[in-house]
Amino acid sequence: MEKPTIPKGTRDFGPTQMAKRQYILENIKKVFQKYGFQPLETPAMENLSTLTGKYGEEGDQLLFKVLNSGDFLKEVDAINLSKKDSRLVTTTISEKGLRYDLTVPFARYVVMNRGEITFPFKRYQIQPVWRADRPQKGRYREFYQCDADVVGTDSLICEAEIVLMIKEVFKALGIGDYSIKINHRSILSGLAELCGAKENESSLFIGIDKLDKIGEEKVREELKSRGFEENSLNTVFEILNFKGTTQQKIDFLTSKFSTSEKGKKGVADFKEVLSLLKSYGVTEDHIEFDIALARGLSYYTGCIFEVKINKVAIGSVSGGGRYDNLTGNFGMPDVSGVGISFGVDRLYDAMEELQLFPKEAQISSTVMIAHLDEDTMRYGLKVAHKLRQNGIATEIYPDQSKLKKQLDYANKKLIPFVIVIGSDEMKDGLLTFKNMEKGEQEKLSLTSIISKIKGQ
RNA sequence: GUGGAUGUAGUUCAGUUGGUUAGAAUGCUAGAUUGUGAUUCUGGAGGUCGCGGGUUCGAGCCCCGUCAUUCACCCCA
Repeated sequence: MEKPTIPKGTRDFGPTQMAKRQYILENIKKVFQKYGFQPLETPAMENLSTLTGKYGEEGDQLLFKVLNSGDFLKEVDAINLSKKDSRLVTTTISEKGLRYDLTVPFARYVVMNRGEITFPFKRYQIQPVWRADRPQKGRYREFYQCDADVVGTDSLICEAEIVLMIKEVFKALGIGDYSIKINHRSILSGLAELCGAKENESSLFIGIDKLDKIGEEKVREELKSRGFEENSLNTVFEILNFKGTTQQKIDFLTSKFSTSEKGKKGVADFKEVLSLLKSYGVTEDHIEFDIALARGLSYYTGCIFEVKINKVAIGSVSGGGRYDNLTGNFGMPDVSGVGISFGVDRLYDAMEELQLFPKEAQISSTVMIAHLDEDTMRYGLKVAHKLRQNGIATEIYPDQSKLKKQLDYANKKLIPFVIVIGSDEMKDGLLTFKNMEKGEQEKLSLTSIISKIKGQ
């Protein structure tokens, strides 16, 4: 007999996990809606041509490709096939792939429906994405993203509202110790200009991104091996190592970027976002101007964000930024977009570790009805119906079993209240109402039980 | 794609230099208690030691292979 398994890096979500996941998703959804975002869903599969080339070379390798149906080898060039190099034949045998993120499918949707869409268009999307890398801690092959993006406006209000939404989501989830790291791609470009690495921006960014992980020494080594000069590296690290308040950082960069148009623009944008936040009447708590934040995805062009929960070793739980020309890939140039993505799975892991899930998020039914024989069970059905009519999540124990077993069941399902019905209760209509957490019970009429539960 | 670690009851793990019948905790189940769970006491079920081969009189333990899991690197939510 073969033991059943599921593919590497995928998971089942049982009832207890689902309760917690939905708690996270509901909260995020609520915030997105509050800021005027509308839902969108796109297919799990996209045409491979839609996906390839959007995530860099590495990204292409991480795409799950779907084999064509039918006799998929028929069309393959025999010579290419004999070379045993899969890259030569993939485009022939696979024309679909699983989505890698939600942003690219969104861009595709916008381009396809540009006639119908009213811009600026604000959409949120909560769906699984797939990546074919090796799973490890906080890293799965199938995971959910919760994206909110705005396309069709350059306004920095969008950036400011992203910060607001992050704050609201974390507040709703009870996560207090976190930082929203913000940087701007133009600031990084300015940095690249200063050290004469205009041509080699991306390797500089990738190196910088690793700074907090592997330290200055190793980043220097790596960049040197990629052809950077000692001198220019000194310039870079002089800036990256600057410590101070946000205002001090801004002043410092302003003086450094006196000759760099790009650098100036980045600093100006960032200043404007801060100023907008101030106008909302929101404090700068949790906001951290991090010059060393780079983020991998190559399509970002403006502000970039990343959110980390402190004291949990799990990488970033949220990230995003502005991309000026994503739809350009699909023949619709000059549309600016900006978005944020929450990683539910990582949020889940972090909240689990910090024990932040409230008990209420795990409750299934509010009341369970326990009974002692056929007659009381039938009486209980009526009670259950009444409770449900009053909007109270109710279940009745379906078998005739010992009271012990029934209570045991309620206890395991974390059902907070149990109504016990025996012959006495049936006679005088006063039901035994038991609070499972406190272990107390009292005899009450059904109407007072209902008002008591609703009063909670 | 590269490197390391680990595979023993449902779960988490012990298991001596290779030696007879592989243990514990927890969970499951029945009872102590014929109307009371989470605490207590007693009994019971539960294992092809991942799989295949090798060394040996003898392998859970040593060797080789394989599969799975996991951690790290690259990259990323």
